[in-house]
Amino acid sequence: MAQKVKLSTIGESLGVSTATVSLALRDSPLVAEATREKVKAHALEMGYIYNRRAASLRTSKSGILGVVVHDIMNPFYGEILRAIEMELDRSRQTFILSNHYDRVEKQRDFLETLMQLGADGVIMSPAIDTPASDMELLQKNGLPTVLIARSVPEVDLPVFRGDDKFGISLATNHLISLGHKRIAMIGGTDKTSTGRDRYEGYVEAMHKAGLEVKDEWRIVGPRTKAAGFEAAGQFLALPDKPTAAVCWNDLAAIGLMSGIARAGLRPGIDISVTGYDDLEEASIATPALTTVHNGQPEVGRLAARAMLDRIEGKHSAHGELTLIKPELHIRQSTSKVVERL
Amino acid sequence: MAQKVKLSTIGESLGVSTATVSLALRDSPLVAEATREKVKAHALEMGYIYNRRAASLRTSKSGILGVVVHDIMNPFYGEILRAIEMELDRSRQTFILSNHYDRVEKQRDFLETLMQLGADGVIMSPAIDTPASDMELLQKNGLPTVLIARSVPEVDLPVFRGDDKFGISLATNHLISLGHKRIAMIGGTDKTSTGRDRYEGYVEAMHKAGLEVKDEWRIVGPRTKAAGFEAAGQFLALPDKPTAAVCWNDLAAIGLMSGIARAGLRPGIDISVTGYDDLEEASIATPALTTVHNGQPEVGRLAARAMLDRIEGKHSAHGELTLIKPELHIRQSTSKVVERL
DNA sequence: CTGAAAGCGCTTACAG
DNA sequence: CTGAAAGCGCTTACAG
Repeated sequence: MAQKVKLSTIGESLGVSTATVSLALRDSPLVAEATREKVKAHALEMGYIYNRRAASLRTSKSGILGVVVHDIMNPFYGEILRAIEMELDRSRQTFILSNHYDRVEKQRDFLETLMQLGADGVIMSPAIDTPASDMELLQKNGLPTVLIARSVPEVDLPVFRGDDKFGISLATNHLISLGHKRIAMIGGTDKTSTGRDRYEGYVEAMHKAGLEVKDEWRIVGPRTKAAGFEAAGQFLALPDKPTAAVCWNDLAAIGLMSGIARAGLRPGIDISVTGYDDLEEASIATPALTTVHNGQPEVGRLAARAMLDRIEGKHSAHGELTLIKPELHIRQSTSKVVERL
Repeated sequence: MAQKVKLSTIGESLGVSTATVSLALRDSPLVAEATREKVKAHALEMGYIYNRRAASLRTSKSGILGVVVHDIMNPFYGEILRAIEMELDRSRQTFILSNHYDRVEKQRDFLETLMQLGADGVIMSPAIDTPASDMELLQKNGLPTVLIARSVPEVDLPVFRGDDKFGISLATNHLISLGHKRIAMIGGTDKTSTGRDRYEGYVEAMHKAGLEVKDEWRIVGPRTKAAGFEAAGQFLALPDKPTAAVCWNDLAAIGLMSGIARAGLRPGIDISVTGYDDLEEASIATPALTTVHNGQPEVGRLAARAMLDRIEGKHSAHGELTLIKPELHIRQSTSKVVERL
């Protein structure tokens, strides 16, 4: 590769100062129009590449935004990321991504990297058991932070997520209205706010309807298709044979339906199943999945918007919680109760 | 936030030079052990954050690696990314990700950003119609490049991908051996090397077996579940009623099966379907999908390894093509031919 | 409207 | 083993 072209290279060959070149390239009105155009044409011709590191060192703005989630391969996060990407596309921010796989150390490593790169902010779905001190470190180092999907107890930061308790009650009540009385809850964990809130909402809805909730009817854990698939055996062997399953998310629900079908029963007919999230593939599954719209596009868009506003100094919002209103989408995976023999 | 802690802050409070602090923090043997430990303890205590931009400006190594694919929400790329991430985890490289959605301009923007950030390299699955000049620009600016999944015509760079032509012949021959004679090909496009190679391989296998291939039996396009799902109607209405479908990838195959099931036929029994890629969810689908292992983990691992080697100056490999050997995984979505009425 | 100079926070020869 | 100094490529007051 040839000698690197920099501002001074352009300046010298044009007989102007680097300051002028710098201003011209950034469309400063301080520079005469004729000069500006001459500089720009020359920069293009010489194959000039702007050195962001140098600029960033000087201005302490990096144009980098961090995004951390549990796992980008999970379509729930994928759909949020897509919305973030779209919103950011209009700005000049580059976003850099990381999975934490719910390992606090991996998350910490990435946050440290962001600080080293002088990131302008971070949008994150915090790992399970994230200590408040990790979040405080970000504040101390001036890294604006916005939370998505999950809250961190005792931490005062803007959060964008769905109203889990209300959302799961929609699914549970729908099954109750179809005559189901023995309803199991599959998936999730008490270690996240979503896990706790959704279980609580399910229990409350059952009790309000005067229905019994058995501890054994809760299968803790599944969050993926594979895990939902594997849970089918356990579900079908549950005491008192529940006729329906409220799943913690769509992936577990789709996996569970597949497992039920393998066992020779018909999901949506013999066993009713609800999901949560309304992933794009929920409507494509067979049977199409009855599920709760959890607002991934809104969460991503609003979180990105809030971050951009903060970077642009529009306001320094503190700790408000924005709940997206869930909606029930009824499809073919739920139907009137059929007693199992 | 308090005054920023930098090397000189530590140096001053300890009565040593910034050079010594710098060396000590990087474990240079030039620094006395006692000094090193004193410096490190102090840095930790003062909450020192290493400024990578400054270091990178000086050394022209950024520790940043770019990864560009069509769409990270596609599990095919997700599985490759996971492997890249694992391989990179052991190094100190940060990777930054972008989708190009097969839009050459979006890809170009991101490559420009990488050059601005002084990235150490880029691993990419090039967008459709990527001009050779875009790739040459990278070389001119000293950005090492490794290609995955797709080749770019006329461009001499290392490529890691599956042997598409051979792989699709495994699927096609498997169906032929089950007695299928009218086999359709669903999905893919002539605009990518994978689309061309797989269609060619399918045609060749059919001809070798003395079977006819009709133009109408090719449904160009589907690459996602949604598209595969929608293609089911078209497939079922095809002239001469094919009894089997070779799909361009697993997503299209899974979608197609779902669409076939909705239409009241039984995929795997009434219609045989093969996929391509062997995604993690292929084995979970019902019926479990017969498909071709396309080596995503190997592709990711090898590409990342090649990139790291190049960064570390181990060798400057040029333009060799590494083909991963495909393997047929037979499951429940294929069975002996049943004539359709 | 343009230029000379300082400085962002590191690392790397070089000298001792 | 340690320090003083230069320089990476920008941007930003400041002066004219």
